[in-house]
Amino acid sequence: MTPKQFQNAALKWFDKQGRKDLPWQQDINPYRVWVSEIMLQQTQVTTVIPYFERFMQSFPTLQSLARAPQDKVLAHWSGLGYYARARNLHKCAQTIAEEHGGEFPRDVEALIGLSGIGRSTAGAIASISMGLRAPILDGNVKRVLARFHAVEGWPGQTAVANQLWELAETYTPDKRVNDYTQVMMDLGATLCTRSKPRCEECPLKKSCVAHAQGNPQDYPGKKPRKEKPLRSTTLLLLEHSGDIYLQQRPPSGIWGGLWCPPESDSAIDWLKARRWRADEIQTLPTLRHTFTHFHLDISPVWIQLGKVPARVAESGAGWYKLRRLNRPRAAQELGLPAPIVKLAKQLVALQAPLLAPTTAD
DNA sequence: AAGTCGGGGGC
DNA sequence: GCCCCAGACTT
Repeated sequence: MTPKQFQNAALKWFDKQGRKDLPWQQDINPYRVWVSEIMLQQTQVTTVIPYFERFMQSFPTLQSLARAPQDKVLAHWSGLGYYARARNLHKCAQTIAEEHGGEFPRDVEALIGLSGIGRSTAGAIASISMGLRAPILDGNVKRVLARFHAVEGWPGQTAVANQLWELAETYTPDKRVNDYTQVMMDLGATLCTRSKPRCEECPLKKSCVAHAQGNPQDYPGKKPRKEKPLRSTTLLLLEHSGDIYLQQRPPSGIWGGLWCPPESDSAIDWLKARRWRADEIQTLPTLRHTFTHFHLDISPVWIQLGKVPARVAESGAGWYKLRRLNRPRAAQELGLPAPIVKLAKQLVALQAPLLAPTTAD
């Protein structure tokens, strides 16, 4: 099958079966495509949709995003994960506003030079929103191409990735690159799925090597497994008359820039250092949260405070209504990590009888 | 080349 | 439970 035949078969299928109603496929422009591509990195479509809608409501243009405080941008990302994406997104918006006259550069290499935009995302922006001939190689395309040519090995290996990029480059057409890019992702997402691929419906099955072999599920090769180490931490849930104390985490690292209860090995020492007195200290059941590369056992300690001197907040910290954290949109308002939201829910349920009922809330 | 960065969906 | 997802960045 020549590249031309490959493209024609794929595009024909796109006209009949391709997805055309996703939110970022409406009112297409570089800004909307860019935001969607960043959100979609390592994140499934159904998860992204509500985030994308809210984000566009609040930041309808690149200029509005560039002018927004980082806190507000992070709050809109809360629950999506990989928060460096949000920080890079914000930084990128400011770079474009200040150094590119507010317009996306119409050039793949220049796009790659921007924060958070790599080779694949640059290709997606350039092809979908600008019509430039540029290949992409996301998880979907990797799977389709690896199966079509029975490319052995795990795409995390440089040699394998290079082969796949070469193929992606070969098949990318001069015309209708926007539809082509979209259809490659559609095929990977709807037919050429990781498990139970629907090969019979695929427009490429006649020349697909893995299909001929009868083992499409063996491609692409799997990532070599590694045991996840276990880490543990203690979170201090400091409560004072219905308020809980939260600190903003450092800008990089786990949950960078998000709000979280203080972390400390010793609640006693932490309180001593601030001369805060606890009325009651209670250890709560440990909960496990698993990240990509390690397990985290979180031991929450519930500390009811007596008098807090002037209720002073250090910089980058503050008191928040515990009940507020239990509201549906709390994470989006404050910028909280998902497990903290879960913890807060448990806490409110557990301590509800002890908290003074409020009339206004 | 390997490690760092989340959270959720599917099985 | 495990694996993966419209990956990029740092070490």
